[in-house]
Amino acid sequence: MLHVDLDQFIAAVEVLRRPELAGKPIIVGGRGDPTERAVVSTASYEARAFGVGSGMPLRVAARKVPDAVILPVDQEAYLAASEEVMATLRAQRGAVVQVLGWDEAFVGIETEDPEAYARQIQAAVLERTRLHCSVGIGDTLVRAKVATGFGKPAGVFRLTAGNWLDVMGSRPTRDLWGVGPKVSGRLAKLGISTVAELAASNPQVLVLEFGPRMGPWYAQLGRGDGTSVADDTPWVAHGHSRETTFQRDLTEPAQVDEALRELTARVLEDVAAEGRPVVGLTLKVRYAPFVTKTHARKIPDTSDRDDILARALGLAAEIEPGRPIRLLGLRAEMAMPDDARKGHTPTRGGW
DNA sequence: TCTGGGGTCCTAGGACCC
DNA sequence: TCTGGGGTCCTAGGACCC
Repeated sequence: MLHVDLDQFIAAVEVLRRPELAGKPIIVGGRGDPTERAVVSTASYEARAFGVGSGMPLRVAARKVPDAVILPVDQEAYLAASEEVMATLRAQRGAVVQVLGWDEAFVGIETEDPEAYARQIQAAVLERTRLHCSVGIGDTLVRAKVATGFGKPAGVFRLTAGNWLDVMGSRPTRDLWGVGPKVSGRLAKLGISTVAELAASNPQVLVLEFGPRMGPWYAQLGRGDGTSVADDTPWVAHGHSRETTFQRDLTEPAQVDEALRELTARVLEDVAAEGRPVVGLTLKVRYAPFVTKTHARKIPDTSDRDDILARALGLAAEIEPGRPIRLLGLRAEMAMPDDARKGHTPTRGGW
């Protein structure tokens, strides 16, 4: 099992079309204007050296790196580059490619010499796309994914049941894929701080804390165990959503309605491309500065745009009056085809 | 310093049914 | 007067990932 991850993907794509940027601190985010409300999508390694990372407010990032080149997000360019990369992976003999995002994928492969295969993939990707990638090798998806981090940049690293605890055992649980700040905090309260402690923990205790699915899942994560099969079943979206953050908070209901009409139109474009009816709507409202509320409604299957818009506006009637609104989001849940997989391993936005 | 935009899945609690 | 036990569906909220 291999996991392939492009190095500083977005920044690297920008350098490809502007070679003079090579070696400079590059920050990509929002519309490229550090005075606007936006966050960093990716920073080049040179910018990361100043402490800039994904998710950081653009304003803050710009202040940390006075000489930074700040660029707007260009999704089409990244998507095109991504498709080239994935096509290269799929062209490898015997490869089962499971895409995880723009810049990473699992590659299932039977081979006697995974290191050589990994180097071969790196060379193929570089030749076709001029992009560098790191490769993790593992006997499970989790171990391969975690291994990639040790290979960066442009390297190869291998994690198996044999060396998992040697390499990961003393590290904080936060370093695991799927353990964030909240869960690592709750684990710490149970006396579980390291990966080794999680691997050796009592499953019953975890079930009590995290529930019947997540409890066992975290215990397994600590051991690096899990499936070792890449799944290249074409991905079927459960829904589509659009969000927009206002540069100035909205206060008037008429402004909210107008914004919601726009959002609905954009969401429905994506939904129409899928050709499946809408079965639910969720309206997300962030009140300034940082309180998020959602209003969800199951609806009778429909593809009628006017009907959907009317229902979206109906949800907006639940917005608390008189509070400044910073963000609005609308998600349309779509009917799933009968053969779409469901109830698989919890991964939260991953595979 | 002040927090994007696109997703996925899990859990809790209430309503309702038999 | 005291009130089971199991199941499903729905909404809201949380957590995480890229």
